[in-house]
Amino acid sequence: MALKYSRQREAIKEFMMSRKDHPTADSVYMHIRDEYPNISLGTVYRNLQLLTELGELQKIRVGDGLDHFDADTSLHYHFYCNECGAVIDMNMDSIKEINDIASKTFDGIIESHNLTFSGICGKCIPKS
Amino acid sequence: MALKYSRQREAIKEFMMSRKDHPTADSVYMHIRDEYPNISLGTVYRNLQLLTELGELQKIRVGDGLDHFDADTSLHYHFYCNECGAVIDMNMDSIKEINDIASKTFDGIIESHNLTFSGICGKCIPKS
DNA sequence: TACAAATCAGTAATGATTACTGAAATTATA
DNA sequence: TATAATTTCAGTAATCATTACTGATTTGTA
Repeated sequence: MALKYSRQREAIKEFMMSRKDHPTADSVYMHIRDEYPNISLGTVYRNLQLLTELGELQKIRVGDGLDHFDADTSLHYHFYCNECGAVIDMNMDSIKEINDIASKTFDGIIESHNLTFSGICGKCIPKS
Repeated sequence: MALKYSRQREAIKEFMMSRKDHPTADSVYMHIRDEYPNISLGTVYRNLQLLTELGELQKIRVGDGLDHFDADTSLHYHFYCNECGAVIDMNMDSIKEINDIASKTFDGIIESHNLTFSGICGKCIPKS
């Protein structure tokens, strides 16, 4: 039942920590294959899921139907580019009090919130 | 190229307008079958998509991996119950200025934002 | 070193959604 | 009103992301 070390998991973790672009499972798979050509896509999915449960990663859903992952597990917001699909970190302060504000007009327990922006990113503006 | 009337689309539209629980395509399909036993799931998907493009519906993604639809196309927020999966409207005011606030620290064009809360809804608190 | 348990690679299965096809319904026109 | 043109439909097959399964390999421990 105990957690055992695995090179693959370690490689996935290191890759994720080196990234700020919130890769999907498939994107991780493509990159990890440089180092581990035989790694299986299932292994990537399983370890991303495991690392998320361990609190080392955060699963991010920005509305494109794909699961993105982020090694920065602090509360922060994201931007999704409708043009190129990039997921970018927002620098604005997170609004911690918003859960309390929302609670006042809601019958239930609010545990968390997710705020995602979308539009056109800086790189795509010239093209559009 | 012109849009033609269809009973099925009209039925889907009316069903959606009678609902406040943000049904998924499958849920719409199940209900519409009472009236149209032969309707196809593909027809439901196609018309939900079409009605969304026409601006009569709004597609909502609350992070459960399913597409929910809402006949209330105004800007408002939703709550997702981690216990029963219900998607519930929030009564709080929408923060229109938040796009401007976010724009100040972001290089790109922010067109919209999506704010979703999650936790345990009123009906599920007694059980938990 | 040897055993038990976790992890793996490879592959099959799942579930939501989309695409395809020939038939039926709707609209425009004669 | 009949006909032709075009959209929409039902039914089904295909796609895509993700998850589950299986027998072989790794890892931790005695």
